[in-house]
Amino acid sequence: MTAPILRVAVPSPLYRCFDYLPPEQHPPLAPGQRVRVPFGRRIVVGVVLALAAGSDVPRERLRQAVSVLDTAPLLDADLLALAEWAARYYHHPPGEVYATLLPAALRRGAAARPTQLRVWQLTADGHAALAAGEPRRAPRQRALLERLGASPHGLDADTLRTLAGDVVAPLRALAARGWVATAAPVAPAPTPTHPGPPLAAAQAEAVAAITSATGFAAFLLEGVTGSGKTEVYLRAIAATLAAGRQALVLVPEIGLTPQLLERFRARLPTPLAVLHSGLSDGERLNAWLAARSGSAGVLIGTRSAVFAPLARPGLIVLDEEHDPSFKQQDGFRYSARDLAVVRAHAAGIPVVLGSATPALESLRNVQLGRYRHLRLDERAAGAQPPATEVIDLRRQGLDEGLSAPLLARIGAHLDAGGQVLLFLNRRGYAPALYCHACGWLAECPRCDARMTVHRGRQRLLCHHCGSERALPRACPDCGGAELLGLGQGTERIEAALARHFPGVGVARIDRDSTRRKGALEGLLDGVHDGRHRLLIGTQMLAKGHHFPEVTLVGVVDADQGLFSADFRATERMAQTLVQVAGRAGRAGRPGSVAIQTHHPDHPLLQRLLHAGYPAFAEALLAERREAQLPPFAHQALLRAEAATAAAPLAFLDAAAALAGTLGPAGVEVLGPVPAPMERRAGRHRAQLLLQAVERPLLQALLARWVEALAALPGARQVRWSLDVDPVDLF
DNA sequence: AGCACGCCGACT
DNA sequence: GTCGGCGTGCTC
Repeated sequence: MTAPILRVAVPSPLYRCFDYLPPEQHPPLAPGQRVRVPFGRRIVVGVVLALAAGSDVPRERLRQAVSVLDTAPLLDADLLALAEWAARYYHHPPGEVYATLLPAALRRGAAARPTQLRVWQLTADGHAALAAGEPRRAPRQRALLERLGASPHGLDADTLRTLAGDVVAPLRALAARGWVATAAPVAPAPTPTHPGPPLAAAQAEAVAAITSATGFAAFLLEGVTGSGKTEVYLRAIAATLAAGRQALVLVPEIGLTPQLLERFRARLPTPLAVLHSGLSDGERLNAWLAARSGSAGVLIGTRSAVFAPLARPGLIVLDEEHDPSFKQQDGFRYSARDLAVVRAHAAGIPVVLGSATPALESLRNVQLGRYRHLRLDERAAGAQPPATEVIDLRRQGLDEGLSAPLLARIGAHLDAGGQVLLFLNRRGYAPALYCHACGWLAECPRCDARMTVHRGRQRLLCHHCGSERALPRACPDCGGAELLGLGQGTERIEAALARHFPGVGVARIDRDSTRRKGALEGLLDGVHDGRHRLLIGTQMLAKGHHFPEVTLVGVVDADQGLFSADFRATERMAQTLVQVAGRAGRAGRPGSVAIQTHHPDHPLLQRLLHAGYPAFAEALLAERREAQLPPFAHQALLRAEAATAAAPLAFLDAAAALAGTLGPAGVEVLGPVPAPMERRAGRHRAQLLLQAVERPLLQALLARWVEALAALPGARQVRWSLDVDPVDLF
């Protein structure tokens, strides 16, 4: 009998697998084990997908695997099947799909064993030295001593590096004097679990529905902010744990806050494994292995955690299911929300998608009977829904974008002892700079975009490519000295608020003000202890954080999104408005919401404000049905970019022609067209949209299309990528 | 994607 | 005479 052939997923952008002979003296191999294999002139780490009796490649041309990295499969049959499904559905090279399943350490070939994490701590001598003000002549060592003195549990080298730059030499010096040493990190203390508040009727019903599901069931849990979705998750997870199973919890990146983890830790009698982008490779590996071994009963993570292994899967929860961050926006463009449902289906377990503002796709799945709709209509603990007021900006004098009525409301709420939160989804001081004398506009040299004024840093920044330059003092065209910022960003509103309400602490919360490690925590502390009573911020403010003392939420500009070319813009606007409004009045105090707009009569805005999100979503769904847009049609977007404007269009023209020859009736080919922002970061971009009412028709075309795309003339002159179910057409 | 091979321009 | 530019082809 001849030795079986290994079918291996190799990390490469090629749309196929590669066959290998097993190593000499091989122990029996199984799918899911990693092997080192020669690939071209390199040795790479691949995953065995199958054992085959034969190969299309003649046996003498097969190369032999160098070694086997795992004694048992690292990926179980369920995960292998999920990856295979994803590679086929998203038409992505299998090697890259399998690579995204593995933490970086395992991708590099490390052993599947927990890494011993180390943290640096002060020794007793170190504390003495710190108190004595030593060392006097080594400021970097002194700074490290102070840092570590303030962190009783110690800090790992990664964290120290982000706080203090290159720390290797000073740490070594301190260690040599016996002032610092490494130790095992202290695990978060197991908090006593307590039962949680009593459930409202709707919550109890939802919990009962989820926990009584046998086998696969998909639930859309819809409930406004404050209606207690998290409590439903916690009960369902507790029941899962009690049944000896694990739960996988997926949250948007911005929603994975220390407060959320604290709440889960306090309520669930199991170790919690956490996966997110801020972890070191070692921490990531350990969390992954804890989920795989089953030692952690709950794994909570962001998008990529949908691929994490589970020893005993029992439940998947995906919070804020409408959040676009569940769709990966580069490389392997999967939707964690859709894959969560696929995974739950294959595993025969329930999945709960939660949101105050469900995606139209999910509501459509409810209509089709695929998801069961669970509604939490009441706010918990008798909290009142906020009173909403629209401020008509037409014919109003505006001071830095703030109307007199809004300023009056802010003043009244501050006088009454409340806190006020203002939302503006634009960071920086002003989104454009122009010359009063000649009309010159500051444009990004690498993008088709205006540069944003950042007054604090005295720089112009491009928010699309990151390029920056000094803020000019005079117009580069005419020399005019009067350069004016056009429009408002959070920085500008912050300044205006400080001017109008002197003595009231203003906190600005956006990516700029929270870049430094610990800065966000500092600002939030200031909000909670009342030092800051006025908050101005972007999207960051709208999610995850609770501000119990906020009584007024102001939306500075509701008009972005009302007239966008993107058919999803109105859906997003509504979701953001509802989310922001939900920050008001959480702690038994009545909340108010004030929305500034130039279009108070816009029918969609009216519908959202008067009939609420469910009715609004119903109207949008009807529009989408009429226009044959998603979720009533299915799309795939082929993007291409290159240094020249012609190359992407030429490639996409060829791709469109190819689709025409392959395409069955029923798949529309739209384009190619230049991207709305044609040039970005110095690259010219264009795109081609395929759309079909019948998903299988689109899928069948994509399968044959993708295979031939790489061989198209011009394919090597561009960078191209395919996006199945794109959420961003731009 | 890597990585090599291969065939044409400005330099020790 | 070579170092090196990036076009083209291949990876079991």
